[in-house]
Amino acid sequence: MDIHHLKIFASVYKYKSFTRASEELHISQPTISEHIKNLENSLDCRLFDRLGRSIMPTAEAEVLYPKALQIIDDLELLQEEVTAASTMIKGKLVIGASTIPGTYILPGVAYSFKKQHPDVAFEILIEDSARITNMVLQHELLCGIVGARIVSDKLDYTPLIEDELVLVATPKVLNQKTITLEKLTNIPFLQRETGSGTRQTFENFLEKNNCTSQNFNIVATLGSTSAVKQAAKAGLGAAVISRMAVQEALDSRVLKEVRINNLKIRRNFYLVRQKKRTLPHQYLAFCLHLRKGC
Amino acid sequence: MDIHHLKIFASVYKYKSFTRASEELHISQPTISEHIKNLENSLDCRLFDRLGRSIMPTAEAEVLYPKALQIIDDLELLQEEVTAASTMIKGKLVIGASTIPGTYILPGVAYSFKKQHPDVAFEILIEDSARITNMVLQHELLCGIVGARIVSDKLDYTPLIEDELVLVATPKVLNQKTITLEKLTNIPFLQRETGSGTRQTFENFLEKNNCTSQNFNIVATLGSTSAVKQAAKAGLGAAVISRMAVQEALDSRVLKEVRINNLKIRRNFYLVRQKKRTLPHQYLAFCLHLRKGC
DNA sequence: AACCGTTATCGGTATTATCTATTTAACTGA
DNA sequence: TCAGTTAAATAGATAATACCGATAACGGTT
Repeated sequence: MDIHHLKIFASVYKYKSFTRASEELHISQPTISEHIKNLENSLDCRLFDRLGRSIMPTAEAEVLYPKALQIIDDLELLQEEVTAASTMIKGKLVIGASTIPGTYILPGVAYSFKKQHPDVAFEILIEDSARITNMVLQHELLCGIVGARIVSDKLDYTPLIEDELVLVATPKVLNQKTITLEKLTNIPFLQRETGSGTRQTFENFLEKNNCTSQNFNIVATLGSTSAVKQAAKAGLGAAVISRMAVQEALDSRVLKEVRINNLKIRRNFYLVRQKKRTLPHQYLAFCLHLRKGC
Repeated sequence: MDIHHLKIFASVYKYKSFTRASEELHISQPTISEHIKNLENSLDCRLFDRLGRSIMPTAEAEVLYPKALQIIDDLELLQEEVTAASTMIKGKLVIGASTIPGTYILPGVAYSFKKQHPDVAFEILIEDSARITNMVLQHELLCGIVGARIVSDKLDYTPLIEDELVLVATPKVLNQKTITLEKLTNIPFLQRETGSGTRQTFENFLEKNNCTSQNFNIVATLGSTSAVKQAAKAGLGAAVISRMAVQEALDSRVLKEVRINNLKIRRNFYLVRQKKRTLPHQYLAFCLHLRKGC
């Protein structure tokens, strides 16, 4: 017994006629006869008494009819709800982000998105780039915003916004406008943990300039951007930090920016997701919003 | 989209595997693939992301799954409820009956039936045999109990119990043990209306004895057995009435029985129903009970 | 690079849904 | 009572599709 049988039955019941039903459903009358016969066999009871020119529903048909209608309705509702799920922008949005985008980009973008689509609820998870990327790979997150790419043919990266890393320090630690890389290795230096996108970017920069962090005078390795910033403010050493994160400290002259070899350290933030996973509709909409809004 | 698709989808979702589902459903894996593809096309969305060795349900699948289970369940319930309708003895029992069976037979039989099957509710409609039979023909009643048969190839009659019609009168009207038909025609006579089974039976009796009610001295035609009985008691005339209806009056000597030509007027009560209508199960059970109990 | 486990695709077969034409049955009206 | 009408059942044929086995393609593992 499937839905098709029930639809045919319902139509026959409604019109009390095989022929009328066949007209409504655009199916030939013998086909209707056949289906009703099959339904009767599968339910092991007669559904209509054939009286010759007319038919009459049996007690079983009376029981079946309302329930059949209900199921037919439910099935239509089901289709609509699935369609709704793939067209409406609502539901949970769990976004992973590394420190800088999670702190200085996402809140604003999430706010403006929620203003347009009030039925979404954000959950923003902040971890370093490596951890976020790993969670995406493990299907623990559907997408993330990170400051470093790892090589993986499973992942799809979309560039979102450019950021600049700047060398900062208190005047006591470094009181000059520029510095060469060679000289920098002698300065007490603060760095992030290995998984950090900021660190990754800086190390790429060093490599490009034939250098490595092993030459540096590392006074501390710290687990977050703000920890590094606080340490730098305290005069513990110099550090390379996203401009976004230190703009305030630069404005208030607590920290000073020092150019390295007169170069800029640029990096991109990326939206990262698995190539093969289809994103729920609210995620797609948010990703679009992100690309426009950054 | 039909139930089969939903069942396959539910199994795939449950195992997160096309192959496991194919094993559970005893269908080949390519068939599963095909059905999921069809379902995806008909819903116009992807339901599982094929990640290579494994699959992951999409947001749409998450929406679909619980609702699909619900509908599958509902459909099974539906089957059970239809089966229940054709096996359980419960519900309304609308029985038509002519005066004598409706008054002297049905109440007792209905009572004993309801004791065995408390979930039935009787509705007993009393009209004369002709009207009851007509209502059966018009599908206004599913069955009736009547004292006269009409010729119709649509109707099915089952004999239930034998009854006897007796000529009764007050001693003032008729003070003798027997009477001949010829003499009876001179006696003031009370009769029922045309549709009455009692009258039909009596006229058949007259015809068999080469007589007709037109020869009779009809003082009144009355619309019910009890009206005729009351009129007879009042001494308005003689009447032919079911023995069941006048037993009390005979016992109390209010009325006296007079034999006609030393003959007995017998008749049967019949269960009447349309040959082509299938009776609901409680009706079938009651009809069986009737035949046993009479 | 070779090997597994999983899904997709292909080509063919079996089933069944559907059609038209016709028959059967019951009611209608002359 | 009998032709005419209407509706459902049946028969015979065809088209759609459900299903299968074999195998390719793909990702992950060794």
